[in-house]
Amino acid sequence: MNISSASRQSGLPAKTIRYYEEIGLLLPERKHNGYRSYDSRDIHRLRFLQRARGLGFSIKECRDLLELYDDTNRASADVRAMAQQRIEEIDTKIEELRSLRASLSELVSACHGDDRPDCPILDDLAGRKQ
Amino acid sequence: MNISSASRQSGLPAKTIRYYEEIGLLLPERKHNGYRSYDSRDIHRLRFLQRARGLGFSIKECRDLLELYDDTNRASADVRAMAQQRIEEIDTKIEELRSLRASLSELVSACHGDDRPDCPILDDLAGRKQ
DNA sequence: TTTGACCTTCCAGTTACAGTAAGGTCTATA
DNA sequence: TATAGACCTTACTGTAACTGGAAGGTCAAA
Repeated sequence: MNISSASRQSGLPAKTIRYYEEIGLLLPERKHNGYRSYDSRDIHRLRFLQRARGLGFSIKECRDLLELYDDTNRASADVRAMAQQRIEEIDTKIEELRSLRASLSELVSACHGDDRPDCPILDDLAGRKQ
Repeated sequence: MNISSASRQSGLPAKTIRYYEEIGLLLPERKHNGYRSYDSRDIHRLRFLQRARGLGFSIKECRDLLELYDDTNRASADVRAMAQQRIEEIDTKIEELRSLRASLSELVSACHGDDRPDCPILDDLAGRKQ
């Protein structure tokens, strides 16, 4: 299977697939003409990567997950711990965004938003007292 | 004022301050010895940048905001619109993270998390049916 | 005078790709 | 058989917003 088929089947752009190969996440065979050739195992790995990346795991984490995936003796606790950690990172990020949103929202409601030149948002950004 | 004082007063690393200069966000004077010299106007701009970046505005947006800040004839509606847009982006991002979290949370609760090798999280990532 | 804290510029590295160029290969049709 | 067009290859550059490090100049105090 050529790279464009692999792309369709995995949902990853061909560019991304080549990149994943370059950084050693998979090693597809080559045909006589130099074209990459993907088998069903490769497609599985690519789908795996597509999903894991979609869930926000970094490339490094994906590498670790693939290693666990390849290791038939792994403990499921290891994987669970990584997922749990991701959840905590997400919670932190959500909290940061909420707080950010609150600040911006406050600024927006203080702003009359017309064509007068005075602007409480810029004033606040400049650190002036109100 | 030297760059290290400017750093302390603005809360930005010296490296970042030099970078902001390189991309044209401010142009401090130079002393006879080549050292950068920051006046209170520079410090204002740096604080402005520190806050705006902290609120998640991109460098490009910061550049626009600074332009509006410098323009005494601007309409406050312009600034308000930018802040409003930022809020919408934040809302979208929060929603994405929530959905992500839900998926991960589901996976974690399906996982027994002991030292057995079978792992529903990896199974799901690999796209197997349950 | 020398030490150590500053300062300078320049270059490379980071993350996870995307864009583009130059050129080889395959397949179907005229 | 020629050729058009779709597909493939590598290699290089660019992205955002910095961060780290090397090599070397400057300054103030002991």
